[in-house]
Amino acid sequence: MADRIRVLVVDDHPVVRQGLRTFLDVQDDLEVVGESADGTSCVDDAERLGPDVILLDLRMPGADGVSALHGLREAGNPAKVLVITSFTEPSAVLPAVRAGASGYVYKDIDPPALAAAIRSVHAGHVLLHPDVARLLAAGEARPGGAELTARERDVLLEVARGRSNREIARALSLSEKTVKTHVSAILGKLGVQDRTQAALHAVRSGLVRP
Amino acid sequence: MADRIRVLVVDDHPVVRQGLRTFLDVQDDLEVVGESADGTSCVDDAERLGPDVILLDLRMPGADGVSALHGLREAGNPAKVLVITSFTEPSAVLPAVRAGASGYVYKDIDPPALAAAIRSVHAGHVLLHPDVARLLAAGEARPGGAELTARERDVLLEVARGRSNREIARALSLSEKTVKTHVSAILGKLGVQDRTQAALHAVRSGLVRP
DNA sequence: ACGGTCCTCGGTCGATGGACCTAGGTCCTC
DNA sequence: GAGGACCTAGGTCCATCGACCGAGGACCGT
Repeated sequence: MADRIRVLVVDDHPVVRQGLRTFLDVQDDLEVVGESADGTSCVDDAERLGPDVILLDLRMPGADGVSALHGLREAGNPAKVLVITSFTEPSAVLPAVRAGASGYVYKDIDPPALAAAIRSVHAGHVLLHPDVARLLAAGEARPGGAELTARERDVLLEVARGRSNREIARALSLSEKTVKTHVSAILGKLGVQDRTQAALHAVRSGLVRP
Repeated sequence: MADRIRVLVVDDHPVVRQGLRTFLDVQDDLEVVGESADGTSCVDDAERLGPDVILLDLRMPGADGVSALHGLREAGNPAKVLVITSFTEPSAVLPAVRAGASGYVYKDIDPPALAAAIRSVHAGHVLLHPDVARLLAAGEARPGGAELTARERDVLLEVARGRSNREIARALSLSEKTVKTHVSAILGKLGVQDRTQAALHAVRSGLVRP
């Protein structure tokens, strides 16, 4: 039929792309029109192929999922984006939703549910995994939640690489004092006790690639 | 044909299982005889289906990949095991190889290479991704490398959950001094500078699930 | 011009972490 | 029974971390 839902699959693993394609191709009303392996090519492919729905993995080398979302938005692409990932942290969900994601599901979803999710998103709904919705609600409940500034993200990234404050200071050309200030702010915003927890949080949330 | 290589796919993600199955089914000499979602059912399925080669993801909920390897060995299962994972740490490779894995490849492998890897493993060869081989060689070069004791693994697991020495001491019913001794030993064996790096190492190596 | 946020840096101070050394007890192996 | 791991625990010592305080300058929108 002519009005099948056109889907673009974006994931850095060929295996996962093939799996998703196979799942979706057996659905009569879905059509996988392309695959992208990273965030940057995703934006180009979306422009070229004009998909209705983009299945987007958040964690990818090069440009990550959130960057891809921003890129799509800036390009004015009307495609709905359904984030499919294995990370559960609200700090990963919030930026994605804010960046314009229309849905957020986990990778352990079963095929029929995934197909249903794509249809829902295509219909204009915002679809969240129940756990994600709960996390989101919890995040909204505590105002000013996990919203890190750009500089704090820089520092957290270094923390999540196992760097000491001194090393971070050198790497970012800062005073060690400034680094400590940022780290303290990060700990407060993330609601964790120390840098180790912050680093783990960053990894869980997909901010850094393990 | 009757003598196709029988493959069992073990991964906790349906999407990945489907992707692998699709990749392999198009190969004339390969036959996917089953799928398992976790380590325990993997051992049962291997017993029941009698595969020639088992494609095993190291990181899974419940019983992880290494446990599954031990289980297969104890059950006397003759199947070759090809580990396919996204982790790159030598501390993840070494236990897997020691536990009887015949191969170790990354998930970003392309389909033909994966098929070739399965054939090699089935033929009795040990197949390692070049990077893995290098890591393995480097690990062997420094004797007594990253071989943690059982207790140290317990402690590292807690470290990788973001616990402080005091919390770990309470959790494991130990003195804080003892915990510090273990932590120091862990840092030395892993070749890292502090607990944050150790925690990240644990996550990368798949010892804990993010 | 004003308030707000962010980035920068400073000081102090207590808590924590980790290095290094020693040592008793257990269990296993030779 | 003599090693040799491993687990446990203590001591000392110093570096690092993180909390809490303040403060100046840049940039923003109103």
